[in-house]
Amino acid sequence: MNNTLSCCRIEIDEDLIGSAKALLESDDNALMQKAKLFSLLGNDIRLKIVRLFLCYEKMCVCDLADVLAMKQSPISQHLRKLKDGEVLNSKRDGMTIFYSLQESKRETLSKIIEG
Amino acid sequence: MNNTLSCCRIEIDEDLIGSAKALLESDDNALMQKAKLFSLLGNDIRLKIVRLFLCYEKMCVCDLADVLAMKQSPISQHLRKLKDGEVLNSKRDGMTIFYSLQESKRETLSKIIEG
DNA sequence: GTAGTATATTAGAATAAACTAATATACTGA
DNA sequence: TCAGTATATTAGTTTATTCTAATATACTAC
Repeated sequence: MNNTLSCCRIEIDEDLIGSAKALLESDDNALMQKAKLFSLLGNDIRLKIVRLFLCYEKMCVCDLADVLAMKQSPISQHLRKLKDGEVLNSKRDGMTIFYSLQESKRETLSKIIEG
Repeated sequence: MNNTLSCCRIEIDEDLIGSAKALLESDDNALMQKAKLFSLLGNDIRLKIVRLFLCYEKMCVCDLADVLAMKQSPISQHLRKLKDGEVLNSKRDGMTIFYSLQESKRETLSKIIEG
């Protein structure tokens, strides 16, 4: 008489439910981090940006605006998200701010995007 | 006097702009498909669901509702998206509808999620 | 200092996503 | 056929995302 279950199926595999819950809890943090990364890469523009950084060492907002044929503001906003998500780094060089991949993420990103 | 550029930087690497555009166009379809997949996996619940199917061959909506402690309706809606995105398959067995991974996607998904 | 340039940030509008609650569909078994 | 069960779908609300347009910041060069 387990009234926490969603349906009345006879052959409830309660072990399944239990072990599945355990599986998810065992690496919940890692999984949530991955979801965050996927949601960053789940946007066309951001995925293109990251794809570019796998090939080009550094680009500025202007470069990306030109390549993607978009205005500076939305590009800047996407770059901010990618920086917050620890995908990109930025470094000022005079008046230009160059973005680049966080090297520690290159392998993962390459495997995910190109692999 | 290229007035299509976003800024007046002197050392414009127009080759960069051109080759970067070409790079993105060369596999635009593939990239957009990946973005679609990432946006599916970018949701916590859906990522958990897919993670589960990497371990468990088949589960029904009820199983998932129990494991994830959610109502049947939102689970059903997520499953629909995963099916539309060709991540999952469904197969009716009597009154129960079992979902499972699309086997052709297993390797990719495993690499992306677990690897 | 001032003017000009590159970039970031903000507020606001439009759109999309994810849930709830209710209802519809499709099967089972008497 | 009818009652019951599992699942899907729909409409509606809330929240999040993405853009636009305007403005702010930070640097350069005079």
